[in-house]
Amino acid sequence: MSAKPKHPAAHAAPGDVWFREAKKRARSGPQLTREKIVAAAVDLLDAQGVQHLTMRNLAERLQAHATSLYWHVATKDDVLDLALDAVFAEIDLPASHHASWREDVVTFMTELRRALLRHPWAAALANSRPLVGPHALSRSEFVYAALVTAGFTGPDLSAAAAAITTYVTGTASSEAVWQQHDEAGVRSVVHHHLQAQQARYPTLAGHFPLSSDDWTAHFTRGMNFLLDGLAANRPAP
Amino acid sequence: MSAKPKHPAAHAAPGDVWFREAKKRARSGPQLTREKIVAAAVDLLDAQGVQHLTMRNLAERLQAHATSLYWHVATKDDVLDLALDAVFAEIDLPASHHASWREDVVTFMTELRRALLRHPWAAALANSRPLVGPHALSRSEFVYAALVTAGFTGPDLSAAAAAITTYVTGTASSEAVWQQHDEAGVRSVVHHHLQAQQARYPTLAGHFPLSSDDWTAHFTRGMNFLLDGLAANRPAP
DNA sequence: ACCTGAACACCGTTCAAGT
DNA sequence: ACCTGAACACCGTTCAAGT
Repeated sequence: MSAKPKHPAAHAAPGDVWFREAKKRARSGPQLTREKIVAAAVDLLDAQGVQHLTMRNLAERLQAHATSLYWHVATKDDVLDLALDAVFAEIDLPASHHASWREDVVTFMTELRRALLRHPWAAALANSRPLVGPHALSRSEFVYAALVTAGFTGPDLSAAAAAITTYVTGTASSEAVWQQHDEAGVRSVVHHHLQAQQARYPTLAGHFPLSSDDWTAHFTRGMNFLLDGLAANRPAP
Repeated sequence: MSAKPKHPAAHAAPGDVWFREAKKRARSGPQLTREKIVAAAVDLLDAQGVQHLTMRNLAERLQAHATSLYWHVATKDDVLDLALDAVFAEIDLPASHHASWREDVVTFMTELRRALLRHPWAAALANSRPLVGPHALSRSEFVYAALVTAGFTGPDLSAAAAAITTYVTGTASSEAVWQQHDEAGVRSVVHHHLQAQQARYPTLAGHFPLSSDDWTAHFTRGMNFLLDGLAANRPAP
């Protein structure tokens, strides 16, 4: 790929090989780092999905051997945790807060959703492990701050924060899953099944959405239901 | 294990072997069925978790060979889909509806949560695939019916149903995950991290719940936030 | 300190062969 | 119709050995 010959010192004067090698080593550092591994993992997950993230595939992308990764991470699960936190790092939040707590929460939810959908593997992962990486925590900080200024404290505060995060990760996961599984095909199969079994599904047969082409509007509706509920339960100041 | 000898017909009179064998075959049918496989999968998942569900382990539980399972299911993913729908089958809902739509929805959410927590592997699975098995659909029918009597239609109806289901699967998944990962230990590590980095996490440091020993109360709070929001958005009759 | 190579104990799935 | 056996192309991880 690069123009680097296999034996770079083949025609060098005797003696200076050592000097050059030493400088190169010192300047370039290790060729594998945790950061490079995580970046490669995110790329691989984006391109091929979670089933193709194997230590061997990941190593190949980094022109290294699978076993070398274990110097930098303890397990494959570590890689997944780090990759997920890297997605949280992409969430772009304003440095200062709005006057309106609700606007802040909307910003958080919208940005979290956007980041998760950029990486369709991420939402399902977010639902299946504690979100306690540094970037996940710093985004949590933002929501907690907004909710505290809204007046929430104690168990109400954490229930509100959990409901907000869960709503976003859950809907993003659904959306990603449907989109990865031939949404139109599955919907039409389900639709026909429901029509054929109207006795079992009297309501669903009439109301199951045959196409959900506007996932964003769907997300926003549910978000507003939740936010209206939070607003109604906001303690008086 | 059983007292059955290896050669059951060894001392039988000549001729009657055939008769007995034929009757046995006809009476007992195939020793592997989809139902048996699914039941064994649920048992295995309950006992050992999702990482130990392999086709070989599953077959062993059924005293069969891994490759035999493929006569009854196409892939391991099929097994997971079937096992998850079996969990939905456990959800016990009243045959008729309450006068109050809200009470119906609470019943649904509570029962869904209970079923998911009985099988700690189930909630994460529910978040990562379309819930279109027959039992999942019949439980959906119940919520849709309650929401339709509440007055919801069209996009609001499906957004409300999705928010309800997502809230339950998401919170159940969190709960199961925390409980599987040494909750107290992780919480205390996170707590110390937050204390040490108060500058980065000014709000979280003061409000991160150090113990969440009442998950049910936590669930109920969030549920009421959502239901209050739905009530507020219910169209006038 | 960091990387490699060989090895262990597994995987899901296919397919020809048996009954 | 249903089950077995052998086989393929993989896995995550450990650990002694190299540099």
